[in-house]
Amino acid sequence: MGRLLTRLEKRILGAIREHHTDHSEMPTIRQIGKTVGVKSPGTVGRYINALIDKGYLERQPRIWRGLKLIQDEDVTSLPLMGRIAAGLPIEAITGENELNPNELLGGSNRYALQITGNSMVEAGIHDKDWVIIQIQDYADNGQIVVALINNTEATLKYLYYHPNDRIELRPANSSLQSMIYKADQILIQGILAAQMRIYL
Amino acid sequence: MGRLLTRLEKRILGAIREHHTDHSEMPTIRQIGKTVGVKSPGTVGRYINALIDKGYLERQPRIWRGLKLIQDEDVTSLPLMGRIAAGLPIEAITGENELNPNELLGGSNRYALQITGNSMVEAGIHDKDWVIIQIQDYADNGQIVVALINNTEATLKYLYYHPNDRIELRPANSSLQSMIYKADQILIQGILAAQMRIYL
DNA sequence: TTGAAATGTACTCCTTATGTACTCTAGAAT
DNA sequence: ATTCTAGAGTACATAAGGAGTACATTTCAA
Repeated sequence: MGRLLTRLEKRILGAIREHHTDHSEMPTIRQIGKTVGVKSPGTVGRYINALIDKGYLERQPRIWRGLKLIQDEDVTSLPLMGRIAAGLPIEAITGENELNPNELLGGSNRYALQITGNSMVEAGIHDKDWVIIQIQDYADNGQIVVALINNTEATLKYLYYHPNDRIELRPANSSLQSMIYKADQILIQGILAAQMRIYL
Repeated sequence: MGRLLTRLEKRILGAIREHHTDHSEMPTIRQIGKTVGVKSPGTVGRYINALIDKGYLERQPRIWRGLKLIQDEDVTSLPLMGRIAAGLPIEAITGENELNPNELLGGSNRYALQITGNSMVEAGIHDKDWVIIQIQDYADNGQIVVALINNTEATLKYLYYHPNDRIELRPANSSLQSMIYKADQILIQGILAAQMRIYL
């Protein structure tokens, strides 16, 4: 599984999957050929065999529409279904149809932290949430940063620049207050790149 | 790895990476040559060999577009630094020291949805957030579910069971109201497994 | 039940694109 | 002087994409 596919193999596998989801039945060899633009059923058959060899399909011999899709256990990407809203049907997302958490969350200069406390709850960052921090020593006004205060305490807060080298670290919790520091008390360690919460 | 590269080697490696991210397939030798301005496929091949020797690439012999990029960093997991709190130092997490988004987010019966609207904002699920849904047709009282209403509308809400086959779909937004349905109007499509938000 | 159409599958033949090894040249650096 | 880097060009085996034909079976409607 996971072996390299040629262009046509990819297109044929895609056509099979699409036909399956659209019509809830497998396509015939000649239907596949038509959608990918290959006239010869023998040629399509050859590619089917290749896909079977590579572990993406199974065959039920001699049964019409007898192909079987093998579940792709590639956990690195999730099927992308669409958008969901309050009281509205799911809207299909045009274009991409896969979401790869690694591409979104990963990166070279990043690390993960777990949040404790509720100081950023009004920004949707709750106790026990995970945040992905991008390491950098500067930030724009209003960004959420990991700031080291007086070289001792680290905290996740909104950062605002004020006149006279003052820096405000503002929580997102109306029961807590902003703290104002002199610029040389604050060291920016990174900025918030992503947040995630696990329910299950 | 990390050995010195000549200028052309860098440009070729860059061209390969760019082509891969842009087209989600590897380039051919001659395509690489074209983008970096080298006409001879043999020359490009020589540089490919150098990059393979230096550990930046792998080859699948004779396969078209068969180059493989070697990741010098494992994107699949993030370093895990510790816990961060309001006004407290980062606390080291004992035991684990890596976070793998795939293990947490992925799974066989899951898919991703993007949220539009603010009906779940008080549960920390904001407009444009991504949610990972685990496909199942049942849920416990109080879980957040994707529910299909009257076979037409899909929505993400808290689910509560009430007497007499009544089901409540409760938003997490105090300016919106719960809706009560008969059990046969509601089809549970999945339950919330995770949530993520991308800032950068 | 039966017969025509549709289908899976194996086979041959073909063209083009591609990877890869080889040789040759030339300027720059050591 | 020698090596390194940057390039051109050629040659060739083969991978990839494709057409077409043939035929036993499977479907399905009459």
